[in-house]
Amino acid sequence: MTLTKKLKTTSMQPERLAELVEFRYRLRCFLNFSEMAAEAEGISAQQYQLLQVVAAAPEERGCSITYISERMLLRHNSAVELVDRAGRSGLVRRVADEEDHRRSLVEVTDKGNRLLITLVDAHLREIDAEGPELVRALQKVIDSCPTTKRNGTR
Amino acid sequence: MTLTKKLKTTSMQPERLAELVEFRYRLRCFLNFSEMAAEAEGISAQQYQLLQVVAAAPEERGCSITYISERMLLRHNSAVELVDRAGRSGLVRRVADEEDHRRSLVEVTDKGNRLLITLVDAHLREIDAEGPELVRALQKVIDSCPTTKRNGTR
DNA sequence: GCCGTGAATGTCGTATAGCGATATAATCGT
DNA sequence: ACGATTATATCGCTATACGACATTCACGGC
Repeated sequence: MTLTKKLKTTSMQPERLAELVEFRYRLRCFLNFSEMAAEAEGISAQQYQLLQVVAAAPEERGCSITYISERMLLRHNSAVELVDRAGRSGLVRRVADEEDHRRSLVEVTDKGNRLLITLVDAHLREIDAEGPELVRALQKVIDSCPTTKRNGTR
Repeated sequence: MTLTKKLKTTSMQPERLAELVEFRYRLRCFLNFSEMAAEAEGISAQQYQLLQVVAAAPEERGCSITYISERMLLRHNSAVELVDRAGRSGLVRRVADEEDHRRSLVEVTDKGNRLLITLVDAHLREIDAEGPELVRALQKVIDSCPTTKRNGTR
């Protein structure tokens, strides 16, 4: 047995690792599906996410670049560029915010809305099919975590 | 009410969308944590995934490039490049497969193993903390999918 | 009402990672 | 022995995120 394997078996619980790997694999499969589904409609996965975020943004405040960057965990300039690209593809459009001239609000176009509907539908079907396995894999990881908290709440 | 909004409310169920968005946001947070945790140890998220996959590979067959590309859903050449970079960072090493001279097997180095242990631990703690919310968000999407299958299994 | 501070967006150059196309080497079946 | 297939590697390209910087605007103290 090599030194590496000895370290592996002594310092790390192989089952925890296996559970994590399984979870990440399922996650990857889902993200891969999302990527493929989006590209089948001619857009990137990020653009699909953008459509989701903009369409689901709170009605009253409107959807600003900053809001997008927060919800997508991007730097604001990356959000700007994402909106630029999505705008060039006709998925969204910028409109000036009348109340705050620093902000530019983002709206989903009809084309973007059509694509969004199609993709949301495809994702719902995928999650319906593969979601339970993903839940199971994640739950397995959670269950084997010996938290002090869980003793009290159960 | 604009045409866009009318389309939105008629063709798409806003609640489904909100559930999907919530799920993706939680997912994003987890992936972001993973990214940050890995980079705090000086490696990329993909390199951490690589360490996981290699360490969890079946003992007998060894860990080939093809195996890595399958488990990480990458093209084989991307796997080659990932292993190259990880090798340059001293996380893994290539060893020749004695039985099949086309294959080159990948092993985790001691350094890689140490980082892996640290990161697995960090991820377990994160999943322990945030996992339940992720499960809840995903379950919500699943539950609102009207599958024919679910009627029978419940 | 003016001005300084900070917020919101935009621009530009850079770095990275994945991919397609292509190349090379080794195995396998017949 | 050799054609087909498998496994890995190389190269050029592209897309996208980021840091650093720039610009425009809002707001509060005076």
